[in-house]
Amino acid sequence: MGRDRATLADVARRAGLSKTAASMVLNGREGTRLSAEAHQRVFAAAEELGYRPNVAARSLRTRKTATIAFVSDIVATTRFAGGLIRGALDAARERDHVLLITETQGDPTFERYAIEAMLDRQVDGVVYAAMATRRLTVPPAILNGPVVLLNATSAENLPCVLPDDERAGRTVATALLQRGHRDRVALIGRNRLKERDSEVSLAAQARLRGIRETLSDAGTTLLAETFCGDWLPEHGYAAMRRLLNRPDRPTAVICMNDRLAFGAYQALGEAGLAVPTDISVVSFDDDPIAAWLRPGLSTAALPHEQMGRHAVEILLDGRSSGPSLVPMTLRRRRSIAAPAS
Amino acid sequence: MGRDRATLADVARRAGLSKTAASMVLNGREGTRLSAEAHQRVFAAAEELGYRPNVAARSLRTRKTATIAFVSDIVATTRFAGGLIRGALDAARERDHVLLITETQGDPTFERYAIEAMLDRQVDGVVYAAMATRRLTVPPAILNGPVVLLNATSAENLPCVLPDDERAGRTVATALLQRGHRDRVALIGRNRLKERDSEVSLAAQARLRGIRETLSDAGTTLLAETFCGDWLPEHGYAAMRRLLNRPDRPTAVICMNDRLAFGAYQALGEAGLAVPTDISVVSFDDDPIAAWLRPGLSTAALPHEQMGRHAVEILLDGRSSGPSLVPMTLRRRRSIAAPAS
DNA sequence: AACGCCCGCTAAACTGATTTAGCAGAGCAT
DNA sequence: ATGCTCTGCTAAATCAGTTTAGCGGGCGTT
Repeated sequence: MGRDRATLADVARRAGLSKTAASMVLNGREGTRLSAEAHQRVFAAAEELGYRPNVAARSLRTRKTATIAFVSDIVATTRFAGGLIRGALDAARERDHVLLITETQGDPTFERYAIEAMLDRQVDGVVYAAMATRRLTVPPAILNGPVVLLNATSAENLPCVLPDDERAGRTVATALLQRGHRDRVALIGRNRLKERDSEVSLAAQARLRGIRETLSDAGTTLLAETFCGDWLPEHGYAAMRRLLNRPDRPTAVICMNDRLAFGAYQALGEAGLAVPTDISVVSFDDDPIAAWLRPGLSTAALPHEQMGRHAVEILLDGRSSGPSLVPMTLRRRRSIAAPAS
Repeated sequence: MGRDRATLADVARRAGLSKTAASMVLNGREGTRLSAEAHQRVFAAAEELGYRPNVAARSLRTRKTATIAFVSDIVATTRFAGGLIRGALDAARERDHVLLITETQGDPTFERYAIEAMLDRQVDGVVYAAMATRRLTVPPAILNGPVVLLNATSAENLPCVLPDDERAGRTVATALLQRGHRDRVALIGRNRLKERDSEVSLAAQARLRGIRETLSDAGTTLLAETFCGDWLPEHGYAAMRRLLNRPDRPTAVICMNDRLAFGAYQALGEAGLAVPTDISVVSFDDDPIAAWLRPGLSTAALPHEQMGRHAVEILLDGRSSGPSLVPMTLRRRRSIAAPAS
C-alpha cells in the first residue's frame, strides 16, 4: 500500500529548491519571502509527481493527524448508528478529517483497549457516542484532549449533543391536541427503569415530561399510561390490547417509540380497528418502519445525521461546552385524524 | 490529545540502556543477545512509565500502520451496514488493528477523496464494501495494495466475500417443499433491473436461480411470479394483492426480501387471511423486522457480521483470491405451515 | 602472545515531514 | 569602504520510533 509515493524531497529536487522551500510553499505559509517563480516551480513539481504528503510523517512533527476517534458503545444492533456515523463522516470530510471508528460493546476491557488504540494513533479528538440517549461515565484516558459526547451526557459537563426529547414530547402532544384529541389520549411505553436510571435512558423521562406539560397546559391529562418491559413491538402489542379492553377506549395513543407503535398497529389490525379513523397514533424516532406502516406513522424524528455532524463540528470548530440540543421535527404522515366524536 | 506520553527514549534512559535495546526488547526480537536482566529492566521501565509506542513514528519506519481502510458506498441508509462493520471491527481488534471508515455515497469525487485520505494515512489494506450485493468497478488507486471486496465482486478477480444467495434460494424453496407446498408456490419480487444488471444486484439472480432449480428438481415450477418496481413494503403489498385476486390462490409465497414480505403481511391482514394457516411466507435477509412481525417471519439470514469478519481475516491473514461464499442460514420462525389442503 | 570468536550492547542512520536559525548577496546610506 | 537592512533561500534539528553496522571486552586456541 502506498509504495513509490513521491516525497517532499522529490518535489524539492524537481523544483530545484530545498525541502524547506517546498514545504512552505505547499503549506501556503504567510510571510515567507519565496518568489512567485519558486511557488510556480513547486506547485508544478508537486502536480507532476502527484505528490501527497505522508500524514504519519507530518503528524510526527505537528502532533496533528487530521483523524478523529469515533468511539461508541454499540453500533451494530441499532440502525440509528448509521445516521450518527454518516453525519460525523460528512462533517469530518468537509474539514479534511477522517474517522477512526471503534465499538466498545459496553465491555470495559474492549473500551480501554479501543481508547488506547486511538490514542496510540494520536487522534486529534474523540467523539464518544452512545446508541441510546443516556448518561455515561467517560473513561479518564480521553479527558486530556478534546471530547464531545454524542447522544449522551456525563458528570463532567463536557460538550455534548443530545436530541431535544422534551420538546419532542410537546410537539407530539400538541399535534394531537390540534386535531381535537384532549381527554382520551393514552400513552404506551411507561418504563420505570428507563425513567429512573439516566444511565439507561434520558429520552423516557424527557419525552414524558414534554407530553405531560403540554396536556396539563391544555387543562387535561393522559387517560391511561401503560407500562412496558421494553420498547419493542411485542410490548406495544400487549399494551394496546390492554388499552382496548378498557371501557373508555382512547381516541389517540402516543407511543414512546416507533417499535411500540408497530406493535400497537398489529393489535389494532387484529381487533379490526383502523388507524387513524378509529384511533390516531403518534410516536417518536422515525425508524424506517414508520414509513412502511399502513398508514404511515407520524413520528418525531431523531435527527441522527445532524447530531453526528454537530458533534464533529463542535469538536473541530470548538464551540460551546455543555449540552447542545438538536430539535426533533414531526414527520407528518397519515396516522393522525380528528377523533370520531 | 496524547501530550506527555513517555517515549522509547524515556524507557531506555530509565532502564539504563540504549533506545536500540529498549526497542528490541519491547518488540520481542529474536536473536538479539540482550541479557535476561536487560529484558527485565526494560519491561519494568515501560510498565512504570506507562509507555505506549507512537504508531505514527513507528509506521514512518516500518510502513505498517495496523490500520485498515473500510470504504463503502453507503452506510447510513441500510441497517445491514452495522453488521458488516461490527464483524470487521471484531476481526480487526483480534489482530490489533483499527478501522478507518469512509463512505463514498456513490459519488466518484467523494470516492477519490476518501481513498486518497486513506492512502495518505498509509493504511495496510482496504476493505471495499457495497451495501447491496453487486458487481462494481474498483478504483485503480487501491489496486497496488491488499484489497478485499465485501459484498461485491469486480472484473479483477480480487478476493471477495459474498453471501451464498443461490444456496439460500434452494434453502428457502426446500423449506416450503418439506412442509408440503409444491404446485402452488408464488414468488414476490421479480425485478428485471436487479436480475439483469449485476452492478445493481447479484442477489436477485442468484436467489431466483436457487429457487427455480430446487422446484424443478422436485418436478414443479412456480405458480406465479410477480414483478416489483423495487423491494420495498409497498411493492410487496401491491404484489400480494395482485396474487390474491387470482383464481388459484397460492398456498405459499416466497418474497425476495423481508421488506416485501412485510408488505405481503399487510395485504394478507387486510384481506383477513392468516399467516401461516391460510398462506405460508418465506423470505430473505433477516431484517430486524422479520422478528417483529406476527407471526415471526422465517427467512434466510444475510450473515453480515460473519462477512465483515471474514473480509478482514482474508485481508490480514492472507487467504484465497477469488470469491468466498458465506452461507445464509434459515431463521425458522412461525410463518411456514403445511398447506390447508 | 597473537588471533579469532562470541557476547552484550550502542551509535548513528533512516523514515518524511515541519520548523528554527541563519547565510549569501543586493541595495542603500554614510 | 563600511555598516545596515532587506530579500530569497537553505542547513540542520526535530518528532519517535526501527534497523544496520559495529565496538569493546572476555575467552579459548595455537
